[in-house]
Amino acid sequence: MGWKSEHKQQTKARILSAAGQLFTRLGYERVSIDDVMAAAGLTRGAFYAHFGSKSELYAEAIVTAAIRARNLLLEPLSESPSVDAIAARYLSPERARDGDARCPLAFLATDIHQRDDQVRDAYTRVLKGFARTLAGNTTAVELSPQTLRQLVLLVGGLALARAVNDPALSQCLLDACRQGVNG
Amino acid sequence: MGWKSEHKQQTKARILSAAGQLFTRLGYERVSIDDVMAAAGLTRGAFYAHFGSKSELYAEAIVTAAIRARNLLLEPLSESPSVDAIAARYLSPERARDGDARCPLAFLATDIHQRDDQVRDAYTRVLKGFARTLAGNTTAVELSPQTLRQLVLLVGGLALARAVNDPALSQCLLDACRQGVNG
DNA sequence: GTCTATATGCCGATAGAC
DNA sequence: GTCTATCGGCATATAGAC
Repeated sequence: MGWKSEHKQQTKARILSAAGQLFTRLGYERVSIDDVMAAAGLTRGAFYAHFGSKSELYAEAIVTAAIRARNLLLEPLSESPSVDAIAARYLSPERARDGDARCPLAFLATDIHQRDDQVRDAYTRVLKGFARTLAGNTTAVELSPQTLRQLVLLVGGLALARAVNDPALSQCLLDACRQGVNG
Repeated sequence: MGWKSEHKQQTKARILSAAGQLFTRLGYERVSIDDVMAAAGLTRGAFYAHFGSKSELYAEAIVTAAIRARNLLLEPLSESPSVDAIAARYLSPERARDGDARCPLAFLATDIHQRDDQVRDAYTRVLKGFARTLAGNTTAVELSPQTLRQLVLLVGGLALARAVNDPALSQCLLDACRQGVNG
């Protein structure tokens, strides 16, 4: 079973990529399995050959979207980027509007509590990973209060800047949070 | 039209109260008009005598829930409470779990971007009101960066603490944000 | 204004042909 | 593995009796 299973993995990856972007942009309920499969160039019937349920897809898609967002975020930065450098990119105005590199941590934050443990576990793991990136990938097990505050200023700040219907306030929120991470 | 219209207003208030609590706890999509009307002791058919659509109900319910949460939050505090005092109550562990006084600003933050302008306007207005409370109800028109950071630490911190599936991390987030507001 | 009944549409999941 | 077709359920919104 050489190519066959490899081709299946590629198909699954295509579904996950489409799902990651759709879910991050629109949330769980506004995206149907039809939407995801159509975006992946397939039809609904093929879905259950790869995933057991929509919720299972969601959990995996969050991880996929987070990896993608993380790569796009850190790509132009140094190998051990400062929190300032991360914040400057993470809190840029394009991200609050519907930029290309949407962060599922910020855009799905309040959606997670409504889902099952599988989804919540995935989100929690990804959030911890981002916190460790902010902490400079130290080997320390504990996350410092300062790192957690920076995490909240980034993720929470981006989420609120996106929610708000007032561009000026949105910009002020991003600026204030960026400044707070630096200080 | 003395009592009649007054009785209608009371009925509408009962619907809004039920909707505010249900929406804040479960989000827009997981609450049906049936659920709201049943919680208000009515049936579905009566709904459209009071509201034009589910979205219109949502916008008004956010304001209702915010007023209720605000009253419960500030009730035992002094007339001009410090941000520290507000934060200590706002970021208490019961709120991150499903306490009684749920804050729609935190619990619905990422839900808002998917709705129409009516809803987003309501959310934005309520968020600005909370920011002004943090600023001590000054007459200043502008919100300072520090106030906005405190706002993000409170609302964003509570949202993330609720999302996460790890009680220890949840507690650390609340503590770190409370400490950050004070400092 | 409130009720019951219904029109209409969408979604998740399954069955069976190829 | 992927397709088409369909089951069963639930949602918003409307119509008409009282």
